[in-house]
Amino acid sequence: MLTLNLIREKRDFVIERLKIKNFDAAPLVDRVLELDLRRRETQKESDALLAEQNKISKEIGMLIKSGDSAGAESARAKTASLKEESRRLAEKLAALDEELRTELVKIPNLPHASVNPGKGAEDNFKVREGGTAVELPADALPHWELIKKYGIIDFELGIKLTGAGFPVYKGKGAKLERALINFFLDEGEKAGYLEILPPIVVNEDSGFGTGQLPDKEGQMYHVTADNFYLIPTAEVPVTNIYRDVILNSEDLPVKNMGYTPCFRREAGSWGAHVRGLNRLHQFDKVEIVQIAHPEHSYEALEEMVSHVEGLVRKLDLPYRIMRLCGGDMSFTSALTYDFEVWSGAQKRWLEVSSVSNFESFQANRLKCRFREKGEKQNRLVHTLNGSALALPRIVAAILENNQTKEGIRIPEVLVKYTGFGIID
RNA sequence: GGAGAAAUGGCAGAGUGGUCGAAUGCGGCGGUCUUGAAAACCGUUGUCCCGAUACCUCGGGACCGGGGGUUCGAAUCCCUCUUUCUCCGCCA
Repeated sequence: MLTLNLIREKRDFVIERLKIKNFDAAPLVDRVLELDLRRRETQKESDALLAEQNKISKEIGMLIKSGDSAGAESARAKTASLKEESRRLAEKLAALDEELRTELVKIPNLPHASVNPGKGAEDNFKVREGGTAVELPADALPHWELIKKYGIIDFELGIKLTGAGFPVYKGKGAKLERALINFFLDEGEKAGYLEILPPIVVNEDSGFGTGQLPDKEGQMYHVTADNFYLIPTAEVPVTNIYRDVILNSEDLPVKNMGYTPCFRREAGSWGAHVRGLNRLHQFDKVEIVQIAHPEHSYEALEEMVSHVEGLVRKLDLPYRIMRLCGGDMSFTSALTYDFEVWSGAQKRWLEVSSVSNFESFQANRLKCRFREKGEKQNRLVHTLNGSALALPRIVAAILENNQTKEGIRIPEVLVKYTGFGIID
């Protein structure tokens, strides 16, 4: 959510910047400004009326104390019409407030100055690439065949237990999953992130805090009996820790990470290109989150990008880093880098991480602020997060790229976690 | 799941209808004293919204777990939800 101040002071700038995201903000922005104006006028009226009532009430108190019951009675009579009017104004104010907020949350975050215009994935800017190209024989198998061949991940069993998109990991498949999680967490700890093991169901407030609600409701599994939501990412609980929190500037940056299973309904987004592990309803992910000082958030973003780059390098996967264009960016992001790894048998790039700076957009919703030493005014923090990493596509790439006649070779760094060097 | 008690500022803890945004203590910040520090003493100390502004502040409004109600007036009374504690039941 953008701050009202920004929209008030820089209307044209906001509209101009959002064109980069292919978003025509003018009607919404003007609607917001109009509602804001009406809201402030209404509050002014309402406050004046309340002030008068407060004054009379105090007078009544004093009249009663001095024994002037007739005076008190006549003062009391004056309040009836005031009360009626201020009740009406309070309702109007609440309605305007709600409408204003409803419109305000529809405006996307402004893209950072470095973001290129563009329509979609084809316009993303390749920042750099790395790793060594894989050369597989012509009869190399895609991962959905490999997992059957070695009996390590069972989709049919998942369908029996739950439904499509809920695979069952078995034996070395389960161990590989666990190894990756531990590897990612250990690397994160070395980079200074505090491990958080949060609840994986959250309440409505948390859903609102990080922006999944009210719009992306259909993407989350909803536990209706208790009105909880299964988290689509650890970002939700880990970031909501700081909802309604005022930090001290010397506590910044806060660096947290969390491993959680993630649940996504992915309604209507299935097809041939999302076979096997490419898209799931439940998957594992380690997420890194930073709460940063506004003046240092882009340094934090670079730091996070190089952390994620270190992970794919250590796993020896060919990768590229893309800076998303305006049209491919999420609603909430100011700048996003996507990591893609090369999947040798599918012969395509798979997105495995998305690292973003949300600047104060998320913080404004969360009401997460910080206090600068010696300053009176609290300011909004900047929030950032990134996958480090999402497991299924990493598993897919490892299985495909490392297949040999003898079996699937486990990357060197993982062997101490798996306890075996080959899946055969 | 059943019965009872409770929820107040960063923390502890007063306050049961009227100058209460809230005593007091601790903590924090500033100062005096000191070579420095501690102690002592003095001062200060929440958040949000609206308005004014000579940018130092000033005025108004809201907030005592959340929501609703009674009243001229609510931290205080009533309803409701949530959470915590104690006892019972159940349980990994």
